[in-house]
Amino acid sequence: MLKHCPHAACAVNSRAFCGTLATERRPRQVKRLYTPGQIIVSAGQQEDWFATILSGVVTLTKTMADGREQIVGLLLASDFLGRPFARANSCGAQAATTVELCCFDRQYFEDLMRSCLETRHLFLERTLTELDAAREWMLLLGCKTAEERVASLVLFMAKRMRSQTADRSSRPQTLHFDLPLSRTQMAEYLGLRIETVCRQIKRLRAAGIIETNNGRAITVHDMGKLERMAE
Amino acid sequence: MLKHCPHAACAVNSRAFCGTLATERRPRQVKRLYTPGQIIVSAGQQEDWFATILSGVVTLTKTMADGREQIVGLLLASDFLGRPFARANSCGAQAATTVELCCFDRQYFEDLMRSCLETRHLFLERTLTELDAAREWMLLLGCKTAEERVASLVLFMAKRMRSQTADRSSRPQTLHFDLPLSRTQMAEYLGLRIETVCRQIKRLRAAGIIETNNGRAITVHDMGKLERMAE
DNA sequence: CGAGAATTTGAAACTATTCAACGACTGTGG
DNA sequence: CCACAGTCGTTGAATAGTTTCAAATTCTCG
Repeated sequence: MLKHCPHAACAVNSRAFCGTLATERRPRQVKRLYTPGQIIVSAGQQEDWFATILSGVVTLTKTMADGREQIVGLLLASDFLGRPFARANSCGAQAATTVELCCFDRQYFEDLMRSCLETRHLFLERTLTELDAAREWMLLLGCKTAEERVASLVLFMAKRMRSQTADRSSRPQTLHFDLPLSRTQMAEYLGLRIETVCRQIKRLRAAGIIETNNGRAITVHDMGKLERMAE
Repeated sequence: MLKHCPHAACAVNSRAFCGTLATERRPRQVKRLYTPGQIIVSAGQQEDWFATILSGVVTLTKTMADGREQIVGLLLASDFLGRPFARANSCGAQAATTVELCCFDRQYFEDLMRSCLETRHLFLERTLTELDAAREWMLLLGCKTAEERVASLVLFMAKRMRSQTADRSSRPQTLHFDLPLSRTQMAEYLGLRIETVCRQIKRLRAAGIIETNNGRAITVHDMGKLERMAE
């Protein structure tokens, strides 16, 4: 089924574009490493490459003229970074954690999109998924209270972590992991101020739903309650 | 160029999918008419058809369990309505004005997407455009003040109307048109309450930027100032 | 003209922000 | 090893902006 399109399978998992592609069909493919906080691409620029996230978390950010910032998307392992068929990126990308990228040539990928049905369909599916995610977040930003927003974000991350890490040793209701975002970044994602995020985390802790240690480590004790708080 | 894909040109304009398609290649294509407020599709359902908007404005809405609503997108003439390759719609669609739809068979369109490069590419481009729009709105919902939000929406609509109507007789700085959304819908789109929208419109009127008559008619006197207020 | 809906306005209440300060953790240099 | 600076996270108090509640006004349409 995939014989015409080796991109469709990948070293990260079956959802990614790069990976198993034979080297002779993958000109200028390179791995890149970014440290937390490092800018990967700036808004308004056009890069000559796209990438698959191999590991780490990337934030997509929009910035207003006076400096206000909004994180409009999170890219995790196996996600696609870049904007094919456009003059410029509509938002900037920054490494939230240590990030490992598998980069490939823009022209090559755009040609592949034209010639390979699977690649094209995979990319379309993903774009539709991202659109759904963006709209879901619009609901959060437009309707939810601070408490619901923070609960939603913690829940979102808990679910992502549960599906990625192998930490299923303990009870399924209890989950321990490191938040990939700083308080500032959480605030920028949730449309809140950092102090508000802190206070709501404190409330979740007081309610016995989570446990934190003034840092990024977090333990979720009651996914059910968390889900209810997130609405 | 388009000989394999008559969908790529359209009666509405060159951006739409339906229209010039010969009838024998367009099984079960029908026009449908909706009145303001009418539900077109409900969230969670799957329809057996897609459509192109021929005229009018459609709102895409997400609803929370307790009834809070957020408009997550606006569909205008020549826009595409539907979600190919998915089990269910992720949001509901409702007619904001009188809406005229050109509906075509789901299976047929999905097959066309597989077989016709132009259709597929057109659809991908549009999905990417919608994603950009959704993220732009996330910036509004997450960062902007009530004043900036209302200014942004009026500006957005003024630009859309300018490109669609033939009202270029008067000075380019002055623009008169009907808002396609009620105050309630504007509030749902902006993540505000209806009273807040009213008060901000009042302020725009007091600042001499717009003129309104307690209804949907609006005159924009100073696009420049409006743009500055929207940031 | 009159009924009902949509819009506008006012005042009080509340949520989240702002401003300010403190505590915890990290890495550097003495 | 400890003192120090710097960053990040937490907490408190006052403030501002938006919401909520209530009511008046305007518009629409039969």
